[in-house]
Amino acid sequence: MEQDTEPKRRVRADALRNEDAVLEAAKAVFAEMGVDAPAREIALKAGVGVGTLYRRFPNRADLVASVFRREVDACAAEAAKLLDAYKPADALERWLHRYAAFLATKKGLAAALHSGDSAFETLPAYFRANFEPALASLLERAAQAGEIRDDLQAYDLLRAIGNLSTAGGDDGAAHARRMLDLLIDGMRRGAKASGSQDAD
Amino acid sequence: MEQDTEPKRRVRADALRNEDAVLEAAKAVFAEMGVDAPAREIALKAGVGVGTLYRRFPNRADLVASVFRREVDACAAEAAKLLDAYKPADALERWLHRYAAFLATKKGLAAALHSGDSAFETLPAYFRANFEPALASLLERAAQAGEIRDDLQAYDLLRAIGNLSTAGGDDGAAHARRMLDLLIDGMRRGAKASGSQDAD
DNA sequence: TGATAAGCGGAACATGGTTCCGTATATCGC
DNA sequence: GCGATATACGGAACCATGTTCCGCTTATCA
Repeated sequence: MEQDTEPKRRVRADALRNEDAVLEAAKAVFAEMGVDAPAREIALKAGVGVGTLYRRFPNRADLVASVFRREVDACAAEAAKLLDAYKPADALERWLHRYAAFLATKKGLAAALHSGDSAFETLPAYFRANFEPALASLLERAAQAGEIRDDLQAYDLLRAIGNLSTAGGDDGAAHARRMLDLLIDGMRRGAKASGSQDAD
Repeated sequence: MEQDTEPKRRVRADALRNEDAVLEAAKAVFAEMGVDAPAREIALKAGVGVGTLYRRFPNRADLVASVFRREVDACAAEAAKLLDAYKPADALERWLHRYAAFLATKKGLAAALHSGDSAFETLPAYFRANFEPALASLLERAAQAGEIRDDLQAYDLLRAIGNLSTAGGDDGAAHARRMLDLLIDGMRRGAKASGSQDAD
């Protein structure tokens, strides 16, 4: 029904460049300082003025949500690429680490999600809608190849890794990585190909 | 083991008065504007300077936690008073409304709890440690008197009312009150004294 | 290649947390 | 009661950060 009012001029090239630069900078800054990072910091890193930032993202929540969606897209898209480049179980392992890395950059987002800001409401659904099929395809291929057990649910795994990643502590990152490796080993041990040796 | 270093002078009377005034003002302002209310607002309402506020509560979280504990104490303490003044089921009903009123003043606190600030970590335990025994005593007395059913768990009720109270919407307060009344009626209908008529 | 709309940068403003310090006063020994 | 003095007070000032505004710059188009 709706028709774009045909614009006389196309969007300026620098505007496009800047939008991208802002998103990239925001991604980096959020990862480093959490989603409460100051807007000036992001503008500085992006090499633009704060005015430019605010013109495109009228408030913080818009920016946060955009960055989040962009990262979800990138991470989910990688599943297909990995499947092309590696044997299924290796692709799966690499992707899970990639996913864990994604989660590691989400400092403070969990709290923001509960802030009630309407810009965040659709994010959990977006998260699941993208990651669940991505992981499911990896699991399916690896299970078909007999490289991992075949009774794993994508959503369960996504949640489990999310939980592992939130366990803070001194060296949370290293801890989470060890636990993830354990999980992956467990997936492989249960594979049909390697028999049913499930002692200890 | 530790011994207070015996102070030469006692705490000044005005300091005591001001601490109380700040807590009272903070309670009112938090209820009205949420826990993110500006410190100046609180100082103004308390009739003190911000300096006074900050001397006693070095940061916001300290103040929020103190107000919260004070309100929990007051609400929990009321259970005993109500039991003295009313017949058990009425005391219970009044207290549940009192508890709902307490919850209604907690705008934004839920989010703050998840903020990771260490000053908040002990609050949930404090909440439960005070409210569960208070409500349990009310339930027990009313059940003994045969005025309500006897299969109610204090913690379940606390949670249920908490959930009812969070349901937002246009007139969240009125809605929550209606639901609470329904709940209370349900408790009474199940009483031994009134038979076992659990139709519709 | 000039006209012009689109876009830009960053100063300026608004808000709110926190600190600092000169002033006021409650307490205590006399 | 009466100073002396530690204690506490008030609020201006400072800093960080979100947000707006507008004069200047520049990509686009004819």
